[in-house]
Parts: sequence; C-alpha cells; structure tokens
Amino acid sequence: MVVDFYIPLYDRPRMSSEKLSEASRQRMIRLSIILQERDWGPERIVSAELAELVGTTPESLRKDLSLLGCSASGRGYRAGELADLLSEKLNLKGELKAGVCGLDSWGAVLLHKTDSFPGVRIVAAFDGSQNRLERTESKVPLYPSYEISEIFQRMGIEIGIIASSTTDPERIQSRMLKGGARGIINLTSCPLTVPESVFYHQADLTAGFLSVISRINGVKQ
Amino acid sequence: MVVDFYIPLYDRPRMSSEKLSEASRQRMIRLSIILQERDWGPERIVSAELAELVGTTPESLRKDLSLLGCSASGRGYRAGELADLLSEKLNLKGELKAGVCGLDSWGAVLLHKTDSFPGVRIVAAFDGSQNRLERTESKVPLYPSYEISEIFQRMGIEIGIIASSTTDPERIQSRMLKGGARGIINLTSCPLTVPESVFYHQADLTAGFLSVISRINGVKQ
DNA sequence: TAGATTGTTAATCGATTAACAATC
DNA sequence: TAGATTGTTAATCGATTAACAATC
Repeated sequence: MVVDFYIPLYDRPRMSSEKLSEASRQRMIRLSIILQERDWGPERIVSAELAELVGTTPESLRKDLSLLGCSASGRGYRAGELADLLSEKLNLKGELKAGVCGLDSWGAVLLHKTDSFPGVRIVAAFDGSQNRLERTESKVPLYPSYEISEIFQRMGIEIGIIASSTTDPERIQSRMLKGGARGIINLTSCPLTVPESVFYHQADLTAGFLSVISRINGVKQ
Repeated sequence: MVVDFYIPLYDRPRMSSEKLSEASRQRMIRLSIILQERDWGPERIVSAELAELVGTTPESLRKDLSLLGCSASGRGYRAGELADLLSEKLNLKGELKAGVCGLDSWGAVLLHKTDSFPGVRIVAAFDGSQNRLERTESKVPLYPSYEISEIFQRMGIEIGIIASSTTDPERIQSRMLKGGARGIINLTSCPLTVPESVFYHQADLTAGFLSVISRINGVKQ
C-alpha cells in the first residue's frame, strides 16, 4: 500500500513544550556563570567550545540550548548575546534578597561577600548568641535568631541561608519559612526537609569531600 | 512444548558486578554521613525511614544498599552496623591529607576546621601573599603558594583545595598535581579541567544559589 | 556554492519504579 | 506460622548519543 498523505517528520506539530531536565538546568546555569565572567564583544563561539567549558558533549549542549530557546543556527553562538539570553531564559534576571543565620563560620565569610554572588544580595544576618552579634562587624544589620521571621517578612527576604550547625536547625528553617522564605540554602551537613512549595539546596562540603575520597580510595585497591 | 530443564531465575548466575551509579554513590555517602552522626546501639531501622533521610524511595535505597553489598534481609537494617559497613564499602575508612590554597575567605574558615570533616585532615595551607601568611594564625603550617608542589610531595598531601579565586587558578592546580594530588576540590566558580586520573569536585556556592533563584523565579510567572 | 555548524528526530543507554519471590 | 520487610528481576521512564536535515 502506498501512503498518499505522508507528512514529512519536520512538518508535524512540534513538541515544543519538552521540559528542561534538572541536569540540563545545572549545565546551563554553569554556562551562564562562565560566560558572564568576561566581556565577549561580538565574538562567536561554537558548540564544541561551549561544551568543553561545562564538561559535556557538543550535541548535548546544543540540545540544552535549543530546548531553552537559545538557538543560533549556522555558524556558532554569539557569546555576549548568549550570556544575556541565558540569564533571561533561566530566570536569573533580577535580584533576590537573602538572610544568613549563623555567624561563626561560613556565615562570617558571607557577611563580607554580600554582593559577590550574581542574583542574590545578602541584606541581613542572624545569630543565636547576643555576644557574637555585638562583637561582629557588618555592613548589613544583625539580629538575634528569634527575630528571623519578623525581619524576613519586613524586608521581603526570600532566601534563607543556614550557615552553621545548631542544636535545632529545623527551628531556624521554620522561622525562615514563616517569614516568607521561598528557598533554603543549607550549608551544614544536617539533612532538612522542606514543604513541596519551597526550593532547597544543600551545599555542605562534607559530601563533596567524601565523594572525592571515595573515588581516590576506590582505585587504590 | 514442555521445558524440562527450566532453571528458576534466582538460580541463574548473578550479575554481581553491576556498578554503583554516581547518583547512587551520592545517596549512599549522604546516608553514611547521617548515620555517623549519632550512636544507634542495636536499633533497627527500615528502608522507608532510611529512604526519607536521604530523600529517595525505599525501593531505590534498598537497591543501592544491595548493590553495595550492605544487605539486611528480614526486618530492617541495624543502623549502627550499617553506618560502619557503609563507610567501609564506600572506601571512606582511613584519612587523607589535604592542603588549602587561599586564606582570604573560605580558606580562613577551613583553617579552623582542620579536623571537622570525616575522612579528611587539613595539614597545610598556602597563600600568594606573604603579608597574609604572616598575619594569619594557624595550628597547621603555612607556606607561600610557590612551595605547593614541594610541600604536597613532602607531606604526602593527596587532596588540594582551591579556596579563593586567583588570577591563575590553573597554575595553583598544576602545582598541586605536580606535588602528587589525586583529588581537587574547587571552591571558586572558575571552571577547571583535570587529567583523567584526577578526581575533581566543584563546590562553589554560586551555582547552588542560581539554581534556587532560577526555580523561585520560574514559578512566579 | 561548498564547508562548517546547528537543530531535530530516532536510537541507545542507564537509572528508577513496580512486581513479586525470599527471608526473618 | 503470618505479617512485615528485604532483595532481585523486569518494565518503565528519562536522559544522552547518533544520525542527518536545515542553515548560514
């Protein structure tokens, strides 16, 4: 039987709603960070080079970009435009306010880097120890931990950073959420669970260290 | 046709060499960290609880454990024994030495936490600025950056931690590798590439922040 | 145009989930 | 033993890779 009404694949309705996977999002965020770091002018850059920058294959990278709607067609991507388009498509434009809790270790460093992270501005910090609050120098206002939810609400802080392990990290987190936080960044190795509607990222060093150690020791034997 | 010599599935030769995936390894490392945190005595714990601790499903967790050779059979896992067995199977036993380069931000904190990470001991630190080396208090010896490879070699340091962005991170890294480092932990947002035989982990906050921001802004519109 | 490069579809690969036998 | 729980296999799902048409 001859098929009379064959429709070429390319003319069929597109599944343009395919969703970006989490791995893919991570790669694109990484790419956006790297491209943002210098001024590219009108320079063009091909998918093979971009892929190398984020440690993936050219095919995979092109697919990511295409899914995000950052297509180039023809001869390479314009690096400068791509940097800008990426941060738009990934919703990285505009800055969210963050509050840090715990000033004894990582938190103390973050206080000196309030504007060093693209997309975030640290606008307040908290600690359980009144003594430490008094001793600490800071450009942003400092408050005792029990005021977290009030200050988060008043200042419109949407990101809560838990910077040091306390006896009760759940309580710190629940104060942040009560204050309206939509994202939690956990720098401790203590596991936390968040409600469905909240975005969570655990960024402790412990797991990273162990991953490297596990792999080093793994090949030894 | 009747099959006379049917061999029950369970009696066929096992594919016991199935390999642990990277995602699976991460989950098991996370589990090991959590179990290590307290003393469990003879307490039993079922897969559903363990799964919740690391944020996965009971089935997936059981498969991970079984692949690692940490089986329980019957009624739950003995938490204490599992903690120990996990760190053995994941090659986390024994301690590797680490050297930190860059003492102005995260590095300064790490100097006060030389023994806070399971599996790693920070035994030396480095900085490009002589002035900073003189000003910094430390329990471990401090050296100028150009001595990295010599000191790594002499002390048998196997993990290099790049703790702050410099003009030439590649050079820092290559000194570490020349000194015998087998793993590199990069705390900056600058991308690095390592030779095949070296294990690499990038643990900068930037990508984590942006991931949360991207997701928060994504649902807003 | 020819050559290089991109974008899209299909094929492959791998990880997760589901079903159920084995175990305590 | 019965009920609860684990371990293994097969099925499903999703991401990556390969092939090639479309574009500059």
